[in-house]
Amino acid sequence: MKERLKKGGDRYHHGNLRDALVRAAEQQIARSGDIALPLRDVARLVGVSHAAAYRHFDSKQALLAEVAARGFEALTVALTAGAARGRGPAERLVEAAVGYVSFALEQPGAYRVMFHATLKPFTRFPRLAEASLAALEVLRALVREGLATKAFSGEADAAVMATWALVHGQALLVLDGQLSGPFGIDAAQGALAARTSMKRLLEGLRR
Amino acid sequence: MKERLKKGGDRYHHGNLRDALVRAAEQQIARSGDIALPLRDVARLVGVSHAAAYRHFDSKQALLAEVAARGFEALTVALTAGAARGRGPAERLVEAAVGYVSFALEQPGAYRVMFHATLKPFTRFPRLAEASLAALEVLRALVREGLATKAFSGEADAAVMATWALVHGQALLVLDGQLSGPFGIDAAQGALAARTSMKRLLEGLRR
DNA sequence: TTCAGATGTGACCATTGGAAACATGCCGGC
DNA sequence: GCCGGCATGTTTCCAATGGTCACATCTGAA
Repeated sequence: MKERLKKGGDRYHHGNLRDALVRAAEQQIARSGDIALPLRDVARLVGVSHAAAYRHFDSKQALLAEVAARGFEALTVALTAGAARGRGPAERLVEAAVGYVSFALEQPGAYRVMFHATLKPFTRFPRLAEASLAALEVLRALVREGLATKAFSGEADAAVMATWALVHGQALLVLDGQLSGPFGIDAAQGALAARTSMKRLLEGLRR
Repeated sequence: MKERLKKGGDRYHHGNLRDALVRAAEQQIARSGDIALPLRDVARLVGVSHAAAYRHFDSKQALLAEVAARGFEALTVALTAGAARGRGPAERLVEAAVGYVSFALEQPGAYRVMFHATLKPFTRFPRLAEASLAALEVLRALVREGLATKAFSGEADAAVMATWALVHGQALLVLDGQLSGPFGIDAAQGALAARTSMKRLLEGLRR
């Protein structure tokens, strides 16, 4: 007998606290633009005492690791969906790049946590490590596809790195507002700018 | 009568506390890889009570802003020095990119602070804003030079953004150890990888 | 020499992450 | 049906942190 939350409203047991905490944390970070969120605020948002969180996570870091892991899983989906929009290896890579940056701008809280240094070494969070590699693998596959069909040339690893660096950098510069002053690029135009940049890089990868 | 620190060793007045705090903070962040350094630790490193820091900085953020501002100034120097190593506009831009990533890897503490979201809006730290724009201006000038001499083509802003995104992303991925597992790239090879990536992007910018 | 301003100290405060002891409610075995 | 164990949540507590304040110490200029 689950799912009878409608009635009481204030129940002693939340029912789905782990999930609720992860989502609240993500939203808080998206708002503040900073990892340093008080765990107590997250708990309060969910309507629970801060100590309750420790029934579901060993530490605040573990909660953040969960946010990050889900983020990488969503990123994998976004990359795949993006690639599916493109026709031909080159266009598929470009659209995946656009999907990447769009994801970062749509879920900034998750994206910041995903690449936050304090969550390394990944070894402490196996699910996070796995999710991270899975996302990277999508990019790798797209590059391999391009190389196999002679759409690009050169070394695979180098192409993957260049692509990843470009989209990662573009996403973070937009997220941090670094491009809003000098270039007038905010979150709305970020993905568009990424397409332009990625097309240029792709020209270089072709030969 | 300054500069007589040799004698007493433990003096009530430090003599150059502001500067010492900035440098200690940078080193601590470089070690931990995280902005969240206890101000007390920094003060202890310098041999001073934590409250003393507030004689020189309004807040911990203001101290970090100073670290960041100095970082951007050093980055400007690194970019200029890098560009000077290149012959011709294209090579100059590549070498500036290498200089950029090298700087980030050599001064990781400063680099992390420089792009940390909590220091925005820049408006609160005018010196930081100015230093940041000065560094960007070096990149802009290099791109303009390339366009003027027909070494590259296309729109200037787009080329600057793509370049900046590439080096920023490459620097952060290496710093965060994201490339060490999948690609075996650590700080030592980071700049080399940046050269490879930048050359590829440049091929795309040429046409 | 003196004293006013600059610089450093120790005591204090509210907030934070985390641990511990206690409270509550859900579920399966009788 | 009921009852006891286990998961989940609360209250209370602690040490560390950023920050403030009153007080101590030093420095240099009048």
